[in-house]
Amino acid sequence: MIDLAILGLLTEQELHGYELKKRLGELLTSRASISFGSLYPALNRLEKQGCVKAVEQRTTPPAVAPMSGSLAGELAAFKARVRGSGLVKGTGRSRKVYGITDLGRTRLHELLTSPDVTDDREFALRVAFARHLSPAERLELFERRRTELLDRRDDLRRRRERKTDTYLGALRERDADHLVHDLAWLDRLIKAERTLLQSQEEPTR
Amino acid sequence: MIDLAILGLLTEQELHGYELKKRLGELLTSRASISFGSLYPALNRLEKQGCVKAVEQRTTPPAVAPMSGSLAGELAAFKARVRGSGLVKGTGRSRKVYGITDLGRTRLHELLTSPDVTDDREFALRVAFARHLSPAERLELFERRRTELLDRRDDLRRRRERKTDTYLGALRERDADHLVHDLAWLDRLIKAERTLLQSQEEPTR
DNA sequence: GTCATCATGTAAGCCGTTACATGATTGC
DNA sequence: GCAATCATGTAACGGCTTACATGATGAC
Repeated sequence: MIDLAILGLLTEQELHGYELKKRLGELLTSRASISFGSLYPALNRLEKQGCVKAVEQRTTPPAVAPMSGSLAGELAAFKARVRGSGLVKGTGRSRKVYGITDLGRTRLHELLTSPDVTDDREFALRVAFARHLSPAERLELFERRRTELLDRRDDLRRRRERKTDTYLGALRERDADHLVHDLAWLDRLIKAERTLLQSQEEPTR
Repeated sequence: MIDLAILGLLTEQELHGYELKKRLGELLTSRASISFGSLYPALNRLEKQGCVKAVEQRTTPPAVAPMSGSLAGELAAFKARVRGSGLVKGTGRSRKVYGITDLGRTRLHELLTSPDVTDDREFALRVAFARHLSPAERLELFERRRTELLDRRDDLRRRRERKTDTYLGALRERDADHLVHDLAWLDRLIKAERTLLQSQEEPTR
């Protein structure tokens, strides 16, 4: 979970832990950000594994720098850049900027394509980083999810056949509704991916 | 979480651990049942707290006994009943049937009405056991949830204003859709509860 | 000079899981 | 007699949280 999120974000841009946490908060739904207490150990672990590495802080702005929201943040980042590498290598205590390695990219790809049954949150993360997959891989991801949702729908139907309490019934109704909409949403994604695949194949004829 | 589920189920009927686990599996969405490794310790803890107590196994069938699904299960239960209390108090190792206590009922009520922010799964459990609440308490539960969902919707809108990647965008679209439907569902529940409250008040005029 | 924010980390604990151990009963 | 199911538990571990500790920098 956390590895997927970290590697996904670092693929796009080098970041230090604190900033990473902010991005994580934006990425995940509604202030469900992860805590420092799990982020920093995870970063150290990933560094030991060789999936990420601490990079030199450049004096040049970090590539794209898409003016990421808060002005204050941008300003702080600029100033940090100015004081820059001297401090980092000097007194030691400052920000530690991480970048992804080739091994990390391989690992990310594994995490995105692993056929293991995943929970809803992990599926959401996979979709969030789906641009790092090929159309065919995305299609597989979506279709596996589709199968899973169909199973759940059948399961739910079986439950609803047995009579239940009013409120439990209302809950099941809501679940069924979510499932229907999720399936429709998935079907749209699948369709889009199929046309994308075809348009890729056609030019080679 | 687990306490809420256990106490909720035991309010309706005395059960032993193994059966409790099966019921839990039926209650929660799609085979997300909890494991024995957390169920049994939880039962022991609740017993120590005085929220549940091991009851004598009666030779009479346990009240309603709604022919709970599997024939095999029903048969086994019958036979267990026949050999009955002798074994339970004798060699010790057999089934341990738990019932809820007054303290347990109080605790359940606390768990159902506590104003602490709860996650989606706990909200679902609260709804599942909502029949143990008064109409006014249910209304409060639903309206607190409604506020929470409105917050999430605003949050989501703010996120969607900033341009995002296609797949992240699709994800947000899905989230927004779920929120809209959840809110409509909640509004139906709230409306139903309001009319129920009124119909309760009117006869006293 | 002190407060807020940025920044990194450790320690303790919670809540759950899987894997393991044990044993009774029943169907074949 | 042996496998399957019913039934209860313990031990180890996983992943995440909160609380705590530390320290730099910038704003006022």
